[in-house]
Amino acid sequence: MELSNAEEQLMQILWKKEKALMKELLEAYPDPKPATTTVATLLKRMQDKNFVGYEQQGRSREYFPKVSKKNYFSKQMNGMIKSFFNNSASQFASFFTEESDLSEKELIELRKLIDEKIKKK
Amino acid sequence: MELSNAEEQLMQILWKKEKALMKELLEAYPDPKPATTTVATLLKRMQDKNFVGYEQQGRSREYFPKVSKKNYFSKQMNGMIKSFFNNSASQFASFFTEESDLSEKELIELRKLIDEKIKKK
DNA sequence: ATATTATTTCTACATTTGTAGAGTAATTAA
DNA sequence: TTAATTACTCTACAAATGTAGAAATAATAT
Repeated sequence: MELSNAEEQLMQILWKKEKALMKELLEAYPDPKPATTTVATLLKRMQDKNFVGYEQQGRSREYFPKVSKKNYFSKQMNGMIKSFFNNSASQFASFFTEESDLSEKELIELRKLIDEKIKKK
Repeated sequence: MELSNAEEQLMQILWKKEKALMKELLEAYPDPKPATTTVATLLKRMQDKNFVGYEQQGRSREYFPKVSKKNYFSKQMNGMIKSFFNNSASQFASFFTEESDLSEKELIELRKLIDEKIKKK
């Protein structure tokens, strides 16, 4: 089961805060903020999809992500690499290197990382 | 306006074939193939969204993509980099380098590309 | 000429998504 | 203790999505 757009947006907030009460979630939304019930609905659906959990804190709940951002992101990326690059990560990497306009500094930084990676092998 | 999943799948077929008649689109689907009318509906919606065009060929139409795969993919990537990496392409690149398990050979290949990119600057 | 086949349009319908009001329960402020 | 506030559940509803039947049309095979 996947997250919808609105759900993913809320998830981003949750990932950033790590855990949060309804009140805090609402505050974190950019204007125009959604109605409380809208967020409540999203939270419930996300719980059904098993992306969110909570811990009762007195009268209200402290919500938290049950799926890490990193993990979620990786799955997304794999999906895209699969459909757009025939499942070839290196083909994707080439494309990205060509198309993204990284600055010289960033490129050098990146090369360093790759060098280290290579050394480890 | 975005493409839905089913639409995107069809788009992938169209990108691969560059242009195609209904018959060919259907053939290109993996089993279980959808009904002809299902594809027709998707095509119509995609035309409304301006992602697909066609040229009348006798009794039927030759459909073609009006948005390049490359362009579409870039937009997707930018969206993800924006929401997951605070709009920093280089941060994304680092993450990707770490997490993807490229082989040594692929890494070396990639480094070469980056070197060339740097040289150009 | 007629039955068959392919393509398209129209219509339909269940599910998912985005959004939120009404109502309820619990808590706090006056 | 009563009114206001907060968090939550239930219900609702429009729009988007996934899927496809029925009907119209045109081309083709017999």
